[in-house]
Amino acid sequence: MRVLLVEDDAELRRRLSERLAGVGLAVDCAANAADARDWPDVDQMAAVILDLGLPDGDGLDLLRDWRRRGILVPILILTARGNWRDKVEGLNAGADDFIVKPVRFEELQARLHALWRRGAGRSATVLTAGRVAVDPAAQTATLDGALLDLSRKEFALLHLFVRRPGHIIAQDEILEQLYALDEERDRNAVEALVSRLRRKIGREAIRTLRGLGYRLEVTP
Amino acid sequence: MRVLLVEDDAELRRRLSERLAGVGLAVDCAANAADARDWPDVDQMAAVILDLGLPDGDGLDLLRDWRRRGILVPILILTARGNWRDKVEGLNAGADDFIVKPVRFEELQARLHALWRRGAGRSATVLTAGRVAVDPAAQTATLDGALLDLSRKEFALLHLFVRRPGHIIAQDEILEQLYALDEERDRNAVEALVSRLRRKIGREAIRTLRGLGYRLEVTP
DNA sequence: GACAGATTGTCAGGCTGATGTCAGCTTGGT
DNA sequence: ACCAAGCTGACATCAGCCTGACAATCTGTC
Repeated sequence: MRVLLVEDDAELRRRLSERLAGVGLAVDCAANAADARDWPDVDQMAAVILDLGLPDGDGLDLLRDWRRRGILVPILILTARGNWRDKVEGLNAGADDFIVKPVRFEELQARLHALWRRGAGRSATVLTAGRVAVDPAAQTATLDGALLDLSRKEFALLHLFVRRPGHIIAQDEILEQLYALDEERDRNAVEALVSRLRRKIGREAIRTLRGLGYRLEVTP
Repeated sequence: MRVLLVEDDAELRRRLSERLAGVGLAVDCAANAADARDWPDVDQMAAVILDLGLPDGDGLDLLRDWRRRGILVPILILTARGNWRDKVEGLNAGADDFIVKPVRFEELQARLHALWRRGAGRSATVLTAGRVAVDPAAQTATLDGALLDLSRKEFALLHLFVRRPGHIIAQDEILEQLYALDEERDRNAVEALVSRLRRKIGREAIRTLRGLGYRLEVTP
């Protein structure tokens, strides 16, 4: 689960990225529109959080540019309080949702989850697969209804699996989704993480497909 | 527990906000309808106290505007004595209760508590979770039935926990709920507060989830 | 208004759990 | 049998958290 945060205010950028990371997301940051414009793999992101009040080149231009290039990534815009015009133009330019500054993190998180639910065409807040259920909003997961005691990274990994139960997920994909660009990590980190998660949800729950990746088993 | 106070009279605003803060509420203040209209997260407030006698743009308009936008926050209006018309129109426009100036603080407090009891759809005045019980109206809390000796901030924190027992509450959320916007506080203040509360209700009652927040345990 | 006591933020230092890394082992495929 | 890929126990590191001590502030009382 990676998001790109485009925000010029260093302090806000720091705070938001820390909290987003805190709920298990991998966060890439861009400090201005120019940097963001040619960001690699924007369309691979789970979402983009875009501040419209950027100094250089309007955030709106960036937004329009992306959409013109066919980039369909969910975009959530930030606007200053009372900037109704920005909001309306932003939504017209192809933003998916907006949020008013000052940002309450819980609201941001809720709107991100709403975007993903919408995007994934799911209506349920709680994702389930086999014996496992994940509640992204409450940051909890259960096995056969019993609360699991997972660390942040373990939760993020399980969340990733549950979003595509039964699908093969490559190690490299896990690396990309769980770590930001500036964190260089070994594949072995993923193996260790999988190992720890297996210890908690059962060895058989996650099947290894040599050379391909992992798969969350849906049939107990 | 945050409230928004919309009041143009600086003296009354000061006095009320101080007393509200005095009973452990975080108070945000707006001096006129324009400021209040686009207040961020009005709907996250526990209540709004709205003076109908505002100079710019009528308070009634503000009220109607909010309700039209689907903002369901409990609103308590202040009116000058004898302004029956205001009262009636206010309640018709979607206010939840009114109070006549000059304001007796005890009455204000009582009406706020009544609003919350109603709003929460709870019939009980007392909220309980595990061995802990909190009575917001009486500003008291008990552990296994024995009265706890809590300071205001400790009480406010416990109240916050008890309203969502078993849920994870982030440090930042505690910061937002216990302190008004203009009070910059360190996360360590929260840690210290949690530490003090734990000393009184038991170390195990509040579980730490590293990187996520705290959780009030419901099972002893 | 001055004092005592309580409250609460701040600081510093210590503790702990989460997580990456390593090394040696196991497994599966050819 | 061999080798590459994956697994996992052990360990190190460090961010996040705890808490005692202190200081500043608030509260109530005389």
